[in-house]
Amino acid sequence: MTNKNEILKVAAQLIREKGYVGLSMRDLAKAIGVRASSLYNHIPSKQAILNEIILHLAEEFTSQIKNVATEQISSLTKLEQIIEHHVDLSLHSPNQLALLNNEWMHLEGQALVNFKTKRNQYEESLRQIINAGKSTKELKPLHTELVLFSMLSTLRNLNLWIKKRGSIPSKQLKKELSQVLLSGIA
Amino acid sequence: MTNKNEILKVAAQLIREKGYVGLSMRDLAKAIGVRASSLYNHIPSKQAILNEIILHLAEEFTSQIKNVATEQISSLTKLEQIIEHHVDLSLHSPNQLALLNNEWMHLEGQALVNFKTKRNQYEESLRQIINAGKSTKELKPLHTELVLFSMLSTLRNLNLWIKKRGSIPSKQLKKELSQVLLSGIA
DNA sequence: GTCTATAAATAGATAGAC
DNA sequence: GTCTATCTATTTATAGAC
Repeated sequence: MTNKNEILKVAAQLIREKGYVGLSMRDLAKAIGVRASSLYNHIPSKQAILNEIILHLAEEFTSQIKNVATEQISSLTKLEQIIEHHVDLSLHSPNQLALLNNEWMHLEGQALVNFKTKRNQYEESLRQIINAGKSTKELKPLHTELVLFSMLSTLRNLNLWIKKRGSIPSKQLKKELSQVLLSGIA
Repeated sequence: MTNKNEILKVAAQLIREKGYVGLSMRDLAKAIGVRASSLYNHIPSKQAILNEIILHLAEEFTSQIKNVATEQISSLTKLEQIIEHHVDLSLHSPNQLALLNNEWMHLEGQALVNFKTKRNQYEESLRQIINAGKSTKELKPLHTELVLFSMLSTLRNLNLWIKKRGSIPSKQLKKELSQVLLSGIA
């Protein structure tokens, strides 16, 4: 008795390992314990699997940052909350995050457009928070695009590393990661 | 008159766009202007393309960091030189870097082993530099693995961003990126 | 060095029995 | 809801003519 959620979960893990194009419906079916044709009783196509996983997670990110953006807190506190959200999602959905980062180019049609829209919205929200922080002197007068790129690079790669972090508890990780990203290492 | 270097160059760009599995030999041949079968006069297999591109670049990184590691300079200066090398390679070989980052899992056999060995060597060299910097108080007493991860995340993603950096000249980029990674943004 | 033709394997997806 | 069987298209790679 397969169900859609199980398919999406197993697919996320296997696509992370083999890539979207590299994973065949036969391999996916075998990992679940059915024949490939049975999968089509639960999902309409291979594309739909990628769409659901990526767009669901993209929505999760954009809705969170829009909430943070409207709060009446300092820019630094906003950045800390964004960092914490990335840590939480990286711990909870590492496979799905890997697809969001590395497989989005295999989306097609409206799904690809929707993904790009959400990604742009997320980056624009973060950009505005960084600029606000520069205005209030909470942040140094560095190029906004460089700060945005550097922060997002680390946050988007958390899913690759977070399981190898050893004994650091998640609460301390959030604190120390904020320190690294905001105050530097030197 | 196709040659091997042209194949590798065009392949790097197309694999970056479509992924290794997603790029067919027919698509690659069409982009070059020949039939797929003609490619096999210059390269033995599709796998060999990926092997050459990735292992060449991996060797470039490990040999540089080993040189830096043996120099009689401060840990901070070593880190700055590593950052500069990443900027140079990201400007010169962005497509090849994208494969190193995102397509290495499609390597097979000895090529995969060699890649992982070089990657481990690179990370171990950087880890030792970070630990030395902590010993001399040049770096804050943060978890080494977190510092290593954060630095590498940004450096390994430079190729994605560096063409969108706008008007920042490469010399200033190196300086400001070092400041972001070492001294932080707040 | 490039071509046409083709081999052999595998892909996503559907039809219809149970 | 899962199965077997199959369709159609595409894949990497090779053989042999020019």
